Amino acid sequence: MAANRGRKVTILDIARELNVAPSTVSNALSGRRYVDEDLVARVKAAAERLGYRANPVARRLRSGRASAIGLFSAMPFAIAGGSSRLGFMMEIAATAAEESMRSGLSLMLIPPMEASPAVEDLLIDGALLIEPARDDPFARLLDARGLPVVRIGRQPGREDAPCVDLRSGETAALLLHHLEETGARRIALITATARRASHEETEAEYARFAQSRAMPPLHLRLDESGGEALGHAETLRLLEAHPEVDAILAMVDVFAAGACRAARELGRAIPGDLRIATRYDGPRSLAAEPPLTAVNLGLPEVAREAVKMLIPMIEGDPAPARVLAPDARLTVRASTLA
Amino acid sequence: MAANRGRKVTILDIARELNVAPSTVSNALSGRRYVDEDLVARVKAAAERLGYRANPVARRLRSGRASAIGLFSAMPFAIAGGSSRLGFMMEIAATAAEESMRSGLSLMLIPPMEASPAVEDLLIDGALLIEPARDDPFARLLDARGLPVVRIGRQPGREDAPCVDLRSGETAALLLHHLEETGARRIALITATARRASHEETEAEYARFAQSRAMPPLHLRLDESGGEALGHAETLRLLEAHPEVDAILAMVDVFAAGACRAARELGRAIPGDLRIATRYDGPRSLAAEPPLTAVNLGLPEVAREAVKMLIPMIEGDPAPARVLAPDARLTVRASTLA
DNA sequence: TGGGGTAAGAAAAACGATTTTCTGACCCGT
DNA sequence: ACGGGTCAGAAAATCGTTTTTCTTACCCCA
Repeated sequence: MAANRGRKVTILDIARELNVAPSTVSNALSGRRYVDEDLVARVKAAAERLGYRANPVARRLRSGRASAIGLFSAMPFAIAGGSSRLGFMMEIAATAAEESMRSGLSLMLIPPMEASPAVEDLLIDGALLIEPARDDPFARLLDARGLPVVRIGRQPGREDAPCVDLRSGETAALLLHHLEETGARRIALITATARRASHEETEAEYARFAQSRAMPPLHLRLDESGGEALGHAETLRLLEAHPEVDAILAMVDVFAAGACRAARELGRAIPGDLRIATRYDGPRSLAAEPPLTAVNLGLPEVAREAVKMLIPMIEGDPAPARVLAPDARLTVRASTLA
Repeated sequence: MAANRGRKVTILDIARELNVAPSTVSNALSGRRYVDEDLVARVKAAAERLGYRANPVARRLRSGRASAIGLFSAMPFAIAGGSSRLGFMMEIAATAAEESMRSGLSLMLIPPMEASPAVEDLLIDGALLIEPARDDPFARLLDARGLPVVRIGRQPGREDAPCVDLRSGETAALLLHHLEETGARRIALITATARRASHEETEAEYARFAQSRAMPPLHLRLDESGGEALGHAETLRLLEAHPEVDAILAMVDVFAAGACRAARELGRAIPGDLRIATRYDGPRSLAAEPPLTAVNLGLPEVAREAVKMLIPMIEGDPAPARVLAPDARLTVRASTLA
């Protein structure tokens, strides 16, 4: 009904229509204060008749709350976007959206883009930040805005900040031991140049592992945005320079996929001559040829914990804490399985 | 700086501090009107000093724009959630988020939940609705609110509404012909009880196909929320009652996965005795045993088109239209590949 | 009968910006 | 020197609710 010509119908229109005060209309509709039930009925009828729709922006003006949180991926575009789209961020997004909605918050997806959005103007009360690097720009912007942030994965240099610790050192140990158990003696490591906790911790764990076995370390750091092509090219060089390498642990799934391709081209049998494993067990590791041994990081649970941690922070409770991700579980696939 | 005790710093605080009008502060900060550059500098300095952060809610009050759109999945919880999390919705979400951000809009993820959120109070200017069923509740709520909506996949009964047509009839034809070419003579169809265009169109196409080949149709409709378990159970019954079936087209990936399991248990060789194919080529079809032949629906492109269609509608241009999804491409895998 | 209490609604004050309108100063040309 | 035009800033209106603070009427009991 109500061909409200142009202008939107507001609470004032209803008030005028019924000759009552706007506040009464508000109370009648929200039920926050007692209003004569007869009047309530008339207000509701008028609202219906005029086609009234509450303006959610105006409604939030007083509380100052956006009732939304942002999910930021700190990864460079080529990783989080492109073919790894369905990965990390989206797995977290699905659960985080669900969990936050349970508390009446919506989840905004802030994908990593060349031109990042105006963080200043985002309608959010808090943020989840995925695997921030030491100098992460989103982290800086969010902190500058004074927004509560829960990091998914520690941020190097911000050990104080609330986060869900992904325990990447332990994940790395899990993978290294598995490779060793399947017969690997010379394991090469590929991490990324970006200084994320997962890479730093893995590198440290690898160094420890190599030292204790007197295994000469062989470590490559690649730019994440290079994607599979870079992983492929660098693995070719690596295997030519070091034919003795019999296993590769590539922390980024696209690097691992590239490594597989390189190995095949060089005629190295997987897993016979060369074992390959990666960290995140996403679509990418499943689709690789052969499918990759990887780690189930329990991301849904991680996402849920992160949201649970963020909510009190939004309410104002200064609850800076740290939660540990659940135990990572290995998913063994053809890339290491004899 | 500025241990602003309690209260938030507003534009008024800056105005008082400098003895200027609030409007001048606003103009100085936004640059919308010329302000003496010396004064601009002083305003900015004061803003910095006091720790001023513009309130994004207040800012949007005048325009009435939330600058966000919602992505709604109409599927029941057990499908879109659970193990198919990384599926359809998330693949669309990734691209839609990117594309909308390009136009200054954020994307809100509205996951399908038992208790759907208060659509009324969502801070969005428009919505993308994934595969709505004939009587979809989200569709009704969104329409009631008068929000512009672009459907991803036609909505039965709402042929007039703007949408990206997923052309499920053609997808079905693609799959049926493929099954036939690989030797299938008795193809059974499993769709869902929910009345989505994809199911209705597939059923129609299947009927046509069966008729033209004089193949007795064998068609099951299962409740989507039954998940893999239901697909498994019903396939067991189907194969026992109709041992002559040599191919199954299951429209929902979890049903297909369940069908695979059932076939294996009955000792039917895939694809030797029984071919199985599904529609959406997501993680689920890749992870099935054996990996499933499926269709690449070009979802990123679909998502991009949907957002492009929604934006003018939000601006007020009444541009109800229909766009066709790109040609679907078959991805043949072990489940049908001899 | 008068005073305290309650109840339902009106009125006004937020909420924090943006946008429109107003004002006084200054400049210019005739 | 006077009318008209800029200009930069002040003042006020606006966005649409919610919340707080009045009113006024009425009830009840001492």
